Amino acid sequence: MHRKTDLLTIGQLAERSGLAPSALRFYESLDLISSSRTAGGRRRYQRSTLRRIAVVQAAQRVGLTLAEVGAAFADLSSDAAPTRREWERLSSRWQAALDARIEALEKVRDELANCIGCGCLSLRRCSLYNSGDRAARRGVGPRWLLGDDPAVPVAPDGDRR
Amino acid sequence: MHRKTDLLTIGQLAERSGLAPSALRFYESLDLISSSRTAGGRRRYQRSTLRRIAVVQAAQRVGLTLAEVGAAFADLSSDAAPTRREWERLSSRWQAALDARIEALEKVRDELANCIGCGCLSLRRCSLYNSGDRAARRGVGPRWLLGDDPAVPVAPDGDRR
DNA sequence: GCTTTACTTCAAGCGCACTTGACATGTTCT
DNA sequence: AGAACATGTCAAGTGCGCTTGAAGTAAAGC
Repeated sequence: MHRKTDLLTIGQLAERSGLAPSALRFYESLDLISSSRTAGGRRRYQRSTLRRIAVVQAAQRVGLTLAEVGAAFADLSSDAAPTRREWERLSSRWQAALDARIEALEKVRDELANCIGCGCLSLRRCSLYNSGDRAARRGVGPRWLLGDDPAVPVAPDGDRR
Repeated sequence: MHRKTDLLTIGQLAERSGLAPSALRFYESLDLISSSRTAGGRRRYQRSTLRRIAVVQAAQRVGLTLAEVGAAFADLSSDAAPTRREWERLSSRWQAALDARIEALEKVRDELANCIGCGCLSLRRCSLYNSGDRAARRGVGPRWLLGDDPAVPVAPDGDRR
């Protein structure tokens, strides 16, 4: 056997994580993961990086951007995988976000359900319609400020520039 | 009184829909909405366009892309707002999508809950880790973001904006 | 030694949903 | 009539999460 070390090449990490090598390099450029290098400059990853990637993917499923994940990771002591305590902290925070998101979607679902039989064409009565009509958005700003959240009127001011 | 017609200018439609004029032009370029023009070339919208926009927004909250909304609209008879029957068809279809999405999120939530106390660091055992089931990964991106309103602090306070 | 194969960097591109800017023209108010 | 403002078009830019391509280098296999 030639298992020189426990370190993984980028190809191996790619295969085992399901991500493309380019994605892993990208993550590394965002400091979401880290690597050592061989004498020749090739990346070598610790096995714990797999776990780290799993955490990133969990966060993405929760709906976080990679930047947000990076911010969360910045608090972490280790540069590999979070300790149990850290992971508890992260995951419970993320769970709250997830709950909020689910709740928001459920609200949309209910509005939609309501709407199906509601004679929606009489505008005034329809909750979906009304929440849309008032959906004042922040005039400018990056996409990530745009919420899913239909019902919480964000800023009741019209458009401005 | 100067209510010449029932038609809305783009500014009025923008204000009432909460979308920027540029977004309305963009939607029009995608054939999601339509307008007539004045002699001088300015857009005039029917009031039903508001309803149409509400439908678009509902679809977006469900998680559809504008292209998908456009495809759904292509089946519609009217170019203004859908008839009741059409709306029933659309919305019930969308509701199924929404249900699926909620279910997926609930699964993540449960995994996360499971994970919080699970000694997650022993990889093999962790459902989150193992469900690297990256199946539903169609170029998703940040479309399914959190709400605007960070009632739930997702990222540690280094909040930018 | 020599050929593959896997990797390196850097820059640019993509898809989505828009926004921004430049510049021209219509519409309204006085 | 003239100022003020709303709107028109078109091209390019933005943010996110990557991918793709070009050009070069390292490591593995024979």
